[in-house]
Amino acid sequence: MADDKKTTDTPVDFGILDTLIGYRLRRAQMNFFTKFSEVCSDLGISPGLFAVIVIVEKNPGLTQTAVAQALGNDRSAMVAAVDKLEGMDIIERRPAKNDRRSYALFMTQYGQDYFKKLTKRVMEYEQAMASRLKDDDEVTWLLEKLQILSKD
Amino acid sequence: MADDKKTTDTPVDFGILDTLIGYRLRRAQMNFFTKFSEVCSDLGISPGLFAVIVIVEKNPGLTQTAVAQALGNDRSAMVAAVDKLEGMDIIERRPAKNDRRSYALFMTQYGQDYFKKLTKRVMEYEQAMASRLKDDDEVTWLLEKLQILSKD
DNA sequence: CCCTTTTAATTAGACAAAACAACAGTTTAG
DNA sequence: CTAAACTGTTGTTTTGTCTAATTAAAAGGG
Repeated sequence: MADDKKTTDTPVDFGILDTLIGYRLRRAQMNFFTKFSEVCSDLGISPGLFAVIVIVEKNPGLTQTAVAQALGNDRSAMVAAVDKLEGMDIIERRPAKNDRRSYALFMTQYGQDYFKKLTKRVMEYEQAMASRLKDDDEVTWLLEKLQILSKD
Repeated sequence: MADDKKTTDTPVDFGILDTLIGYRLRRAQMNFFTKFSEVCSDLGISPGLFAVIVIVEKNPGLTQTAVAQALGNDRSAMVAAVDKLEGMDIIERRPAKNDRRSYALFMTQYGQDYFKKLTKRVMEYEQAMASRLKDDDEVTWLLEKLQILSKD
């Protein structure tokens, strides 16, 4: 009887929690965050920074607030992010040509290689998680539903 | 004049980001968090606190670390949470009968009513989000997939 | 029964992420 | 030209998470 203490000692009733999309979303995202950190900790990249890199790589010359708007976070938060990425020589700020207030963001040459290596890691980890679902149809279905739930 | 260029000025290519479960999960969860805050801001309850309340209500007499373990967060984080909920007279600490180190958590009478009102709000908001999906089958499917992705 | 090891709750600390207001320089609109 | 709006920035605050250390108490072995 004193055999099972902590391992099987979880007859906890989650009640309404297991039927709430918000809660299940939170748990899943927590898991993804920790796994992402494990995969990319040595590269010093967080999920948020990775998103910035992808946007800049796909949309060269974008301004800081444009990136912030695309990613749905405050423009003040972009300062530290771009500072760090510029310090890592991944992206660079160039003065915008027709607006002296803003910078245009571009990938450096080193950033291109870095992006390739980073993407490779992220895709491997993404595949590992996606393989938990039955097939690609389920993955695209899930992505579609998540997008619907992301809208304001 | 409400939307001049910001709305139309978003031909941003999200590239690989839109195919990543982790990113879509993050965006969806961000949306749920802000909506939850809007709904429950006046009640002073965050998603994390709500989860604690549900667990305690469904499992009276549970210890703090048991709740923490169930919700997947650290024991030390429970102190402030229980302090706040006890200060709001929602739950209360009672000395555990066979272990003088730990407390057993219970709902107060006021907490019961509070829980009902809170659950009503959360369920309304949950229904509003769930109604974006086709039917209940899609909701349960989504919940199932999210649970799979939450496992370690 | 003593002694060592665990465990529960707590505190304090560092830490990152996010929200928000304010501000200077700049652009734009009336 | 003047007022309003915008960009990047700084500072502040909040929030959440993690770590280590502390105190009290339980558990187990000899």
